[in-house]
Amino acid sequence: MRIATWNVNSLKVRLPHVLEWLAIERPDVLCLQETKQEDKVFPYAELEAAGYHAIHNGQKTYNGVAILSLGEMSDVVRDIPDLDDPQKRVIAATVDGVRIICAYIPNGQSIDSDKYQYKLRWLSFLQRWLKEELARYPKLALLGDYNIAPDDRDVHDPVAWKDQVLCSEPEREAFLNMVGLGLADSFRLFDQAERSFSWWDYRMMGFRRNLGLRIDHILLSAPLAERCTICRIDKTPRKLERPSDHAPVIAEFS
DNA sequence: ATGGCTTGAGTGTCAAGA
Repeated sequence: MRIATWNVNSLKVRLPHVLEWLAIERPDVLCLQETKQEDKVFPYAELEAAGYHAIHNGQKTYNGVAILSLGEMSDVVRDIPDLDDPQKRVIAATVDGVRIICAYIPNGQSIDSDKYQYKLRWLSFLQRWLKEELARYPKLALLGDYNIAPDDRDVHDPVAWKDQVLCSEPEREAFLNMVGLGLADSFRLFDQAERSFSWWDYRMMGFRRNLGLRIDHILLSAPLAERCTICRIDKTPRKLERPSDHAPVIAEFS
């Protein structure tokens, strides 16, 4: 099974890239973040024509998450239960016996911002819910834009980013807490090129200069991690005209 | 230098992203 995650930064703008990428890669599951649209305008028909089932948890302008899959989805959950949050950041479903959770974790803006406090609180609710989901679904994958660079290896300039949002200790601790539930960072199960990133700033020629961060992740529960054969970042779509600032991340397990 | 792009909203120019 091949599963992937991609922050598309507006599905309206990026639908051609997504359809092209699906045609080439044919992943069993693709999780999308930042669709930035309401459910009523979500492109169900175009995705169905491409062979994909789709579920969406959207809102106007901001956020919005979706799961696309070749197989049927069941037990769909939208939003983190018990967290009163108008922002559409989570959708989950079961595909071929694997629990897929698609998350767009808050950015946090800066560590002295209210949004940073919201991010940490949001992460604590995610942690609690993940524990329950893992008990119910031993084969579980959490895919998405975490807005956390877990390690200095995941940062183009660790000195400049030290203690900044996306790299701060509380955020990295939240990431490690998820690992502590028995989830593995699939990317780090394998040897990877140095300076591997999943996001590059649109400004300052960030992509061409590889000034990036690795903030999009696929965490796998033990039964899936044991059978994981590859995890890679596909930089190809980042080179297209009008790209998303994020690249897709793909993991495969037997 | 708190900028630099990109998107959505909406027709001014700002909020938000990371």
